[in-house]
Amino acid sequence: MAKTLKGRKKLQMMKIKNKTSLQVTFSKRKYGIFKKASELGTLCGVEIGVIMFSPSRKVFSFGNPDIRSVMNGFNNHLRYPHRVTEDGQNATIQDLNNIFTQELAKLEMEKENKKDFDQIKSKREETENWWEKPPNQLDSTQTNCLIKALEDLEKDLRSQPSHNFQTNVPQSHYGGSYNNVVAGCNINTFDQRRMVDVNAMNYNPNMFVRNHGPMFGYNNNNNVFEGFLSL
Amino acid sequence: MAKTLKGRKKLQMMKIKNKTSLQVTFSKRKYGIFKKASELGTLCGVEIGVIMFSPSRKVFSFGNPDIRSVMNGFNNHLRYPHRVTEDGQNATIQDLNNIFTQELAKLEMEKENKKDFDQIKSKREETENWWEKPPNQLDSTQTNCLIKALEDLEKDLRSQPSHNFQTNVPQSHYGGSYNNVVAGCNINTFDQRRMVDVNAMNYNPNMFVRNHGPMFGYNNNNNVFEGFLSL
DNA sequence: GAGTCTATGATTAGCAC
DNA sequence: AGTGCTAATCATAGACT
Repeated sequence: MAKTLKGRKKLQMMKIKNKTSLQVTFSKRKYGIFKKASELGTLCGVEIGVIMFSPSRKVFSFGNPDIRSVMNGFNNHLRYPHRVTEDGQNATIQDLNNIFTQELAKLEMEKENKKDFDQIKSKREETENWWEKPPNQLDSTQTNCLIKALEDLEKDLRSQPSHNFQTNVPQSHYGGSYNNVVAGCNINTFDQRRMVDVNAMNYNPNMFVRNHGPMFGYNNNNNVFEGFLSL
Repeated sequence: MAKTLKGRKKLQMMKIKNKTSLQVTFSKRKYGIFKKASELGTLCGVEIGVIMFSPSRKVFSFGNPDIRSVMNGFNNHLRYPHRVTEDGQNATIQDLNNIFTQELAKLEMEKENKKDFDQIKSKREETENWWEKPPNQLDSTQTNCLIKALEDLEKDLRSQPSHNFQTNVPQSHYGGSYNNVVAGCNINTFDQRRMVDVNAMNYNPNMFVRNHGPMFGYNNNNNVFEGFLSL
C-alpha cells in the first residue's frame, strides 16, 4: 500500500508537549546518544560516561570502559576549596579520604593512649597510696618523701590550733572515686564506648565508588543494554 | 575557485590510527554529543550528564541542569553492600555520609570527655599532693587520713631495720612525671593535637559534589562551553 | 587546537503497529 | 515502552585555513 509519509520535520527546541511523542523522542534519542558515546569511545579510545534520567525518573547510564571508572576519574578532578592540602592545593576526594583515614588512625591512637593512661592511672593509684603501705614495701625515695612531708607536717601541726581529729576514715573514699565515677563521667564505660564507636565505622578508603550494584550500561560490543535496578 | 571535495566517507568502527584526525574527530564528536545531550534535556525535560576525557586526558563534561546534581542523583542509586543501614538495606552514599557525620560527632564528644578527664586529672593532682600542703589548708578528712598514715608509719618504722634516709628529695619528681610526659606520650600536646585534627576535618556532608571548581560544561542557552581547569 | 566547506552518511519526526 | 517506515533534517570526514 502506498503511504503518504511526510518525513521528518524540524523540531522546535523546547519541551515536547505531547506526552507520547516526548516518550518516543526520549527513547530514540537516548539510543542515539549512547551510540554516539560508544562510537566516540571506540574511534578515539577515550573514556566517556553518560548518565540520564527518563521522564519517569528511571536511571540510564553508559560508560566506556564503565561508568564507575569514568566517575572515579572525574571525581579526581573535583576540588573542595573548603579543604586545602599541605601544599596549598584544594583537596580532591582522595585527599578528603586520606584526611578521614588519618583521623580514624588518630582516633585509634587516642584509644591506645587512653589505654596507657588507664594503665598509668592504676599504677599511679598503686604508687600514690604508698603512705598506707607498710614502710618495708616503700622504696627509699618514697620513704624520703614521706619523712620530709612528715617533718613539715609535724612542724605545722605544732604551730597552729588543733584539728578535730577523726581516725578510721574508710579507705574506699579514695579508691572508689578514682576507679569509677569521676565528676559525673563513668571511666569504665568511657573507653568501652569509644572502642565500639571506632569499630562501628570500619571505614574503607575506596567506598566512594566501589562495590555497588548492577546498573544500566550500553554494552559496546553487542549493542545490548544492561539493567540498573533503580528504586 | 572550484574545489573537488569528496564529501564524507564511511568510517570503520575502530580506533583512528592518524593522531591528527583522531584529535579532530574527538573535537567534533564531543561537540556533537554535548549538543545531543543538551537537546535531549530540553526536548524531554530530563536530567542528563556527560563526562569524557580527551585523548590527552583533559576532562570535559556537560550536565542538565548541571553535572553535579546529575551525579548526585545517580549516586542516590548506588549501593554499597559492604555497609548496611539499620533496616538492612545496602547503604547509599548518603548513608555513608551520615555514618561519617555521626562518627565525627562522637569524636567531638570524645574530645569533650577528654577535656573533663584532664580537668579531673588536674583536680586530682591538686588533691593528691595534699600531704605536701601546709596542714591548715587540709580539710578534716585529709588530716585524719594523714594522721592515720602517720601513726601506721611510725609504728612500722619502729619495728624494722633503719632506712638510708635522704631528705630534700626534689618535689618535681612527682609533679613532673604526672603533669607532662607519661609513658612516652606528652599529655600537654595530646589534647591540642586532637583539637587541631578534629577542626582540620571540617566535614561537609555534601562535599561529594558541592563546592568544586569550575568545569567544562555545555551551556544550554547560548552554545558556549565553560572551561574545567584540569590538572 | 578551532573553524569552514561540501558531499555524503547518519539520525530521526511523524505516523502506524 | 519499543519497532518499522520514509522523507527530511542533521552530523561530519576529509581537505583546507
